[in-house]
Amino acid sequence: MPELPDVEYLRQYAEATSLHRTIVGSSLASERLLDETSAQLVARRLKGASFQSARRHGKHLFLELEASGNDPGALMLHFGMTGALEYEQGDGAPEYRQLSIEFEDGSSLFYTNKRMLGAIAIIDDPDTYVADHGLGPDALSVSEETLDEVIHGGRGAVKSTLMNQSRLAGLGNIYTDEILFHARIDPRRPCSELSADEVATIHAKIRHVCSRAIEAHARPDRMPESWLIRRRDDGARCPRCGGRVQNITLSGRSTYLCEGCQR
DNA sequence: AGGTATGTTAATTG
DNA sequence: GCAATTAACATACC
Repeated sequence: MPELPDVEYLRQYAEATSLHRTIVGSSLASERLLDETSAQLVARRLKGASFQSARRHGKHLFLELEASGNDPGALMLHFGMTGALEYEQGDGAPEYRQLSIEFEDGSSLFYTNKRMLGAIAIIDDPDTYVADHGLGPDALSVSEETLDEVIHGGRGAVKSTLMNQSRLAGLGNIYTDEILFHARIDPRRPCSELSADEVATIHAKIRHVCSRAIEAHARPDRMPESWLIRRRDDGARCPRCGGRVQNITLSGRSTYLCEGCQR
């Protein structure tokens, strides 16, 4: 699931369910997802605090803490390929939960993760975290000028550059394919040969695809039939030209495209 | 049984 | 030394 649209939806979900509630306790199923953070620190910083705001950069979610101290920091969550959030009013507890956060009124927020690829950390400041981890600008707020620098700074295939989190944060395998399909650009095209017009098109399609996907709550079944995400099957009909969707491997990732309409 | 999967990253290659 | 590609990671699912 979690690429930019998924994480943005999770951000909105956390914002709608979990802000300004006093945390009475938390529990961690294992320490394996912790990133430079001890289990004791998670418990200590969460207890008695509340989430003041939910921010996102690329695929990273930051739940900023509000506590009595001056520098409460934030809970950072990365969802890997199978992470999610679930808020429960009653005592239901979802499967695969890794972090459980209980609020004063008995409701809980659960971070779940089936495949244990992801990360949980207590950090001081999201901006510092983003800078220290070398993340590129967020794909949804990047300017066309900066995107031009990102693309023309890459040497390989345009898809690889768009997916490189240190160059541009937020796009993953599924949505990069979708964006390039909408832009009618072959994902294998070298960055160096893309024109300024093509960069402008990619910029517009990043915004279009991501915002529509967020509106669909990142659920493919709620996205238009005309989208590639609905046809990620080798040999499926291209919704635009009726040609065949094909599956290739690019930079080690499974890539779907239509050679009939992507150049 | 084996291949595949939205993630990152260490190791390897260019 | 840098950037790009590959292999490995952990687990569920078909």
